Amino acid sequence: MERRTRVRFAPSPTGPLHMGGVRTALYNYLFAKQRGGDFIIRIEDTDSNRFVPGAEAYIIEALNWCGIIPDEGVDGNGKVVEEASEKHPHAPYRQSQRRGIYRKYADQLVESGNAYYAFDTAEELNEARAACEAKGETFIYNQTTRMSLRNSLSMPESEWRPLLDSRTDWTVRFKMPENTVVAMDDMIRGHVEINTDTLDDKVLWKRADELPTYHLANIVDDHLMEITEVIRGEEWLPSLPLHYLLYQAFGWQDTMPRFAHLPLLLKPVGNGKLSKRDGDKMGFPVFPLNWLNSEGETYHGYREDGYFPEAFVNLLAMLGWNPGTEQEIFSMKELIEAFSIDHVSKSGAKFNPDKAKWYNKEYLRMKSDEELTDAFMPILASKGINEDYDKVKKIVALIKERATFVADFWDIASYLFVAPAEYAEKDANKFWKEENYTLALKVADFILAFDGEFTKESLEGPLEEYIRSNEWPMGKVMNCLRLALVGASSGLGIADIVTIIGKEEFARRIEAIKAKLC
RNA sequence: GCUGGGUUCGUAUAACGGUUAGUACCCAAGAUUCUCAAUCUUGUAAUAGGAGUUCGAUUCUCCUACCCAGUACCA
Repeated sequence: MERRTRVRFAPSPTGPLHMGGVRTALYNYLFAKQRGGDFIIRIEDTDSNRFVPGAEAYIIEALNWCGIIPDEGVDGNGKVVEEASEKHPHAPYRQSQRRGIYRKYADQLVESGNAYYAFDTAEELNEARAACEAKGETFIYNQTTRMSLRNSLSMPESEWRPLLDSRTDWTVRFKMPENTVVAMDDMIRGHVEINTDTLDDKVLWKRADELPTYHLANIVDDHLMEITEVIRGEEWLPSLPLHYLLYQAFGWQDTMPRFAHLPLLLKPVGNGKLSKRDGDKMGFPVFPLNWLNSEGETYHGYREDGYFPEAFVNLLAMLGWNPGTEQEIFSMKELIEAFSIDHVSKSGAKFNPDKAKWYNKEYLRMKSDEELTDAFMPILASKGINEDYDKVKKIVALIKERATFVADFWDIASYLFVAPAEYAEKDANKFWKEENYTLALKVADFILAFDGEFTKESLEGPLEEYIRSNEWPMGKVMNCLRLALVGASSGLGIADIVTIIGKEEFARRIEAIKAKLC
């Protein structure tokens, strides 16, 4: 029987979601939407010690910004659902609120002989680890050591049974079978095998906080929530055999989800996975949104750095996946159609900030002048400039191809709003020579005397004709004027600039440079 | 250390036994322009190393090297 596709993104609210996490969520989302299935959010907060306030809201807001909208687990107000309803039948979606569910599954495993109660204290285990380390060995809680430790396998029932009630620091551990080959299939990596002798008896449930660990909670919830595919980061591959074994122990192998382990996102230079420190060090964000940590440090986000969510999603999609064609620009809709696990690569992808910027530039040029103007107006206002909307729109149309971010507009075109505060020395030395500027000033007079309509179309032709007919050097003359208008030898065509700033401002700037340089 | 995963230009990747090993970003050169940017054209640059299997290996197998992950009562 064909099951409805249901995938989940299950972050732990221990801090801001970084871009690798967003990518995992994105791939899950694309996979689900392509099959008309459900994308579910589940909050894995089983470690009360690592809980970070605000992290959960951050994660949901980040996904929302990216257009990754969950079908289940989060409601329309961006809140994690706590009460079951038709749309959210598996509520609550926060594992800390599902506490009561897991205990019986842990007990079930003990009863079926797949798990046992362990009474070793943290100190005892630390000592055992230290003792092994001193001998150059690694302590491992498994078949070779478990009988010499304190648990319901090594002690008679009469002894351990009372401890269940009298102590509150025991755990339930998985009883890893001996010398068994676990054969697994991964949608990305193919067939993988491992011998259970290399694995340990993982803690599944902790009496101390009456909460499961990741492994138990994950398997139980994926089963209960009828998850069909688990698409997660590569760091989970080593625990896949345990998860397989848990499905077997519960007798759920018929509905066990398929697994796909995604390659990691690596730092741009050097080795290792992308970490939150890399970004600010290298001048690119690692997070989707700004994040203020408890020490008062702010980590940069793509949103605040001026990236469009579409560009961010697009670049993320291409980090570890390719469409098999040469298309590089994809809308979310196109991604949903084109995405395929078959084209996800096996190896980690080094993030390339240059390519990220290129993506933003491409998206910026696809935006309408109106949308860009709307974004630019507040920036202008912050510079103390209240310019007419239509005029700003005209300017935006002229400069949008030169920018990567909307925030670049000001740097590129501030001279269209305010006179240059200074003149670039290098350019001035190069162009503002007497033989040039005497001619340039004549051209300025020509422009001031021009009585036709002041538009680029009407002005440009006659202006160039005037210079040519006098056989003056076009480049030198124009750059002298540009220096006066822009403050440097870069920027738009003279006719464009003059048209935008108008005749009066043009006159003022000519006077200003005359006073300064003549 | 052990276990698992990975390895094509600097980067992201294509080529799922037969190609002059393709594309994009970056970089460089040229064209264009009144400058800059944009644009266009061109260029530099890769199958980690070694054995096999095969008529033929980037592609399959093994070994080595290197990288990554896991090795918690963290996820």
